[in-house]
Amino acid sequence: MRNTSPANVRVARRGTSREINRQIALNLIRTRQPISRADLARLMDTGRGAVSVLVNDLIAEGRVFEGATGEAPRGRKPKFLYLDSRRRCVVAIDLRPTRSFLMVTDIVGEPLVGMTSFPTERDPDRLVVELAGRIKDTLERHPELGRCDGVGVVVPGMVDRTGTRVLFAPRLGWHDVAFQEPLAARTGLPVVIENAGKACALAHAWGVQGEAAAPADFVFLSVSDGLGVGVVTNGQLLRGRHNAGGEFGHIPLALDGPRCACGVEGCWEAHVSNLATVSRYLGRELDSGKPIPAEVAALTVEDVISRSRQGDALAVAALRATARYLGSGLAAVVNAVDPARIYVSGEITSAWDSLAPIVRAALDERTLEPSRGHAEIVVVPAQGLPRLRGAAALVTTPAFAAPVVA
Amino acid sequence: MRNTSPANVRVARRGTSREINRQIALNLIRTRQPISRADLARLMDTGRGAVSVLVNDLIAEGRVFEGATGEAPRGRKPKFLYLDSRRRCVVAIDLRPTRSFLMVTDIVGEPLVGMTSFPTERDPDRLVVELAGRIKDTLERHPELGRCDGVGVVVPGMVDRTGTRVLFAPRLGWHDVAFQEPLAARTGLPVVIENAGKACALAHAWGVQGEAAAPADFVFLSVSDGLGVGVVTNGQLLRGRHNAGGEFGHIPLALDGPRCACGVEGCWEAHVSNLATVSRYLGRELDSGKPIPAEVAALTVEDVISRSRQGDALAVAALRATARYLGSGLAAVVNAVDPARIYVSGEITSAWDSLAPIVRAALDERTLEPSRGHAEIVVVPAQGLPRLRGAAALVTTPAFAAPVVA
DNA sequence: CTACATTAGTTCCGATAAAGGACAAATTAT
DNA sequence: ATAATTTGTCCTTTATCGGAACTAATGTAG
Repeated sequence: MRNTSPANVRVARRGTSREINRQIALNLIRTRQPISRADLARLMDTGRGAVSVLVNDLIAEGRVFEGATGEAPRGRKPKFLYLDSRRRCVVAIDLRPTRSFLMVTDIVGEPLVGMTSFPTERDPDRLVVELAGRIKDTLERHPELGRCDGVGVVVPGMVDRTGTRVLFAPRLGWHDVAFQEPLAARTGLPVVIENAGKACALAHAWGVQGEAAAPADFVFLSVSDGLGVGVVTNGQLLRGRHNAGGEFGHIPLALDGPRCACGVEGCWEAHVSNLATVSRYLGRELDSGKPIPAEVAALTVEDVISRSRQGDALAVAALRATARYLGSGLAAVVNAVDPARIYVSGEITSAWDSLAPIVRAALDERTLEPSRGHAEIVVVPAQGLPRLRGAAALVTTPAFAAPVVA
Repeated sequence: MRNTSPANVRVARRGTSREINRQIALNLIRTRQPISRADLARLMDTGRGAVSVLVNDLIAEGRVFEGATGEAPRGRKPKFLYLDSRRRCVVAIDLRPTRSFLMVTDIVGEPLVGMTSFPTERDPDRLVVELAGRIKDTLERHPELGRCDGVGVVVPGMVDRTGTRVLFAPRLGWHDVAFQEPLAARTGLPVVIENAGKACALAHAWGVQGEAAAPADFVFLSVSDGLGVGVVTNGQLLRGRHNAGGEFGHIPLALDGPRCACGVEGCWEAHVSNLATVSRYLGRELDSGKPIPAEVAALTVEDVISRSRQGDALAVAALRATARYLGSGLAAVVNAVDPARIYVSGEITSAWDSLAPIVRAALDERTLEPSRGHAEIVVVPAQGLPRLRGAAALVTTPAFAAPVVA
């Protein structure tokens, strides 16, 4: 149930119905392609005539094209419709504390140019110059990509509601940094930046072709250098007043726990990040105040996982502890937002077969009755490149959004 | 930004634009009454002709009526429009663990028949019989109230998404109790039940005349026998998969804290409820497993507050501790949903002048940077009867909801 | 091989609603 | 009294949905 916003009303104009139905048709083509006009009409529960007009409109705009003729058991064969993603692309960038990633995708997030990676330049000004250069290089080296619709950047930190400034990214050492405008100016392209967890949640909320559609209430967890969390409720991303909503990474798990990059102690992130797991394996306490010891930096979670597979008892214990903390923190998330599903991504998911029961047990221990045991946990494998797809989704989804009315 | 729901599309029909604009007009009349057609047209940024048609429609339906002629400095005087709340009423019921409250309001939640209260019958079957009797009595004794649009009931517990069953109400000892249907059958009226915190949040999201409109992201806190929490994000109530979302009352504050009615230890609710404050004042530990000691039951928070005013050091300390816990728990809420405003209601607000700084300090201590210090705390006085108004809102708001499209 | 059934897509007309201009009604200032 | 101003209604124009009729393409029964 939605209220009409008394301050900022959006009256339905003469063309509003058309606009609504055009976006519905476009989204049905996006999610069900290939599809015929007749099938669209059935899905939309309206006449074929009305749909034809909408589709021809979309074709004229270059958003959809008519492709192969389909097969039918009887009667005239349908002409299939496809989303027109030809000669258009999107640049996706995943900024991480030590290493960053760049990929070019089509408008539904499918990779067109394979991922490249490079060490992260932590000075914002120099980073903008480097990124602009890499984007320009990649696009020039692949003229077949066509027009670039924009650049999506995910960052490990909070971004303001207008999407122009990085408010706080402790792991990058950034503090109210203007990032969107400089990069847009240097590249001449539209640039969208967003917190990594929120971007991943957004991508899942919009559904990826072939995969099962995401429910209206879910949580996305990105366990890597930090802990990115994105929350979707009522089918919409939870942003809050300053776009800092859903930041469950910094809820307290233990008041006397390890020191977090954000400054306080005992945050969930400080218990479950890759760095936390590696530190725990090495028997060192994580303290973000000091630089990361070389010994810790040299080892990755993947190393810990492979050692645990080889029977290293310390590695097994470190991973199990992380799993238990993951579940305890998730309990707070489940009580707070009551999600139907929890997506988990990150390097640690490669050991999920052995960790899942531990996470589940810790989760169920502290969840309230109605949702206990009901939140399905789904692993998002790293091969799917969820963060880069999230970055691409930042650019591509606005064109598919439902018009704002009432 | 909203997605079109690929599974359950709502195509714009011929009458959809009209429906949208009719609800906009109705809501503007609700929030700005009295108002002329010409002013409506200006607010909606459309022609007076279009508005006239909508308004005449609403008048014909009996939703709006044309009242007094207004004053204007020059030109023809406008005919004022009002929401038609004549000869219609709503029954609002606030179920609490020990005592319950009943009131009759008009369709915007204004009291028509003063509040009555009675001890709470905890057996659901007998309670339904008693409530139905009281509702019937009240409506028969006041024939001037006219038609009753329905009964809204707020409960201290979780209600399922369909609004028919109380899933879990620890303080009532209820456990998956069918409540809506029996009461509807006995009264012959539409019945809506909802968690008290959610209902209060809903009422505020819809705005009360005269008061400042609520922001799109806010939290409502009802501190009484338990701790009711309602969360609104993007202007919509956070419900989650099982309508158990926003239940921050049971996030852990300390793993070894007092025992909560929900069964686990250290919940926020167990630190800040009225019972917790009274127990703390008496130096007893709260343990929900046992019945409430007579000594505790005899004393109310109001008593503790008045004793603190008289200089009772123990009372002051007990209240200050509650305030500090309130702030600590709020920090988790603020990090999770980043609200622009926090409404606080409950008996303890009568001592807010001295407690506010303590709450604020504890809150700011653990909130993340972008939202730190930015969440405004607003007290909702008990005289405003927020829970009963919430109950009334359950019945009245659906008629004002924006049509679902896309 | 032909007629018919079936399905896809197009075209056209009627109904409905917003957009906007013309106009009458009501009122105040000059 | 006259002009100016504002409200509210009416009517025409334009855009959209809804549905029927029509054309196109294809398979199947006789």
